[in-house]
Amino acid sequence: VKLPESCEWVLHCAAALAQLPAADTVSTGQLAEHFGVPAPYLAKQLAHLVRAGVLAASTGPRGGFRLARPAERITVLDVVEAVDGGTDPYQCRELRQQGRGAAPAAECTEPCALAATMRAAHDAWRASLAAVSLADIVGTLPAEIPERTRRLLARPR
Amino acid sequence: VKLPESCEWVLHCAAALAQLPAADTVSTGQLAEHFGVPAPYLAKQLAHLVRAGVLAASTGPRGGFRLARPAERITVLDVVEAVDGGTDPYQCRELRQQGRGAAPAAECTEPCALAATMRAAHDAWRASLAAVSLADIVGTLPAEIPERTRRLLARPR
DNA sequence: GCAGATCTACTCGGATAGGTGGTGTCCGAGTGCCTTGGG
DNA sequence: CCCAAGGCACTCGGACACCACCTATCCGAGTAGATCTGC
Repeated sequence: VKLPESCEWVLHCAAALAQLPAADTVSTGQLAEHFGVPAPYLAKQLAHLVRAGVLAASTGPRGGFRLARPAERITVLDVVEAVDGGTDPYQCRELRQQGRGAAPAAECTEPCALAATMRAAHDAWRASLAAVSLADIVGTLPAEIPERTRRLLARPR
Repeated sequence: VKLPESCEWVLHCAAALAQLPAADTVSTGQLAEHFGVPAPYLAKQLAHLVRAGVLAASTGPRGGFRLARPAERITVLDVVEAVDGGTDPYQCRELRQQGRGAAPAAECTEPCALAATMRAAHDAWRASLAAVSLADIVGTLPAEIPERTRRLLARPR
């Protein structure tokens, strides 16, 4: 079980966008400097979020990224699965039906008990993340943080 | 989020050992043939389980692996974390304190809200896996399965 | 027949190469803003 | 002074190398059991 490091980047980017007025757009370069991460790769990950429908992108001057929905309707799970792919980390390859000890198909009508257990755990993980929205995250921050974020990410001109 | 494929191997191996009399030992070669997986690499993973205290290994003829504790006291989480390392998949690198938008340390006395959310989800995942023991897994299998397992993994001689 | 030492064969454990996916970087296509010229 | 067309600078999106981790494999150290010999 291991999440890409870029997952943290996009989570913080999404949280930062949630602290701004909904219509504001921020470019990749601004976000990259704000967090001290390489800009081109960050752009790649943000593109994944756009494809997943979490962010919206605008081109041209004063273009950039903004949230595709109100922050209340974007969960942490949406962001994480957008960058990670959302596939179950445990892939059951029906090991019980392979090798010398292969069980006949007649005894495998029910899903593998191990796979079911792993699946249930993954569902619990997803439910835990789906219960927290970006608005909830912003709500827990002390008031100074969003204020500075708004000031630093305000577009020059 | 992605688990190694070998995780499934060791889970099935541990489940198979749980179906045998507690004192029986099974060698790597037998388990590898039983499941149709490469033997040397499987040995490496089983060694991880030994280091984690889940399995016990015996050398010499009629040596091999057996459960280190009764199956009721070994949870699926024990096996998964033994092979995976048990580190939190989300590593908070305090991104909020880096880059141009770095927050002063005085405002970072509380843990990052994102990290706390991810941590809570990971805890939910762990709790879900810790609630299922190997004995529970064996209990859900139809009676024919453990019977065949015992017959096929019985040691020649 | 029995005990002891030896010998063998089987076991695990760590050190060693190769492939796949995340990490980091670059350049091109597209678009909205600003400028500038004319009416 | 107002409007429209052109240029331009800035933006995202996809294609290209690099590195770490998982996968796969080998050989060596150690030990329990079986054997063989002597009493």
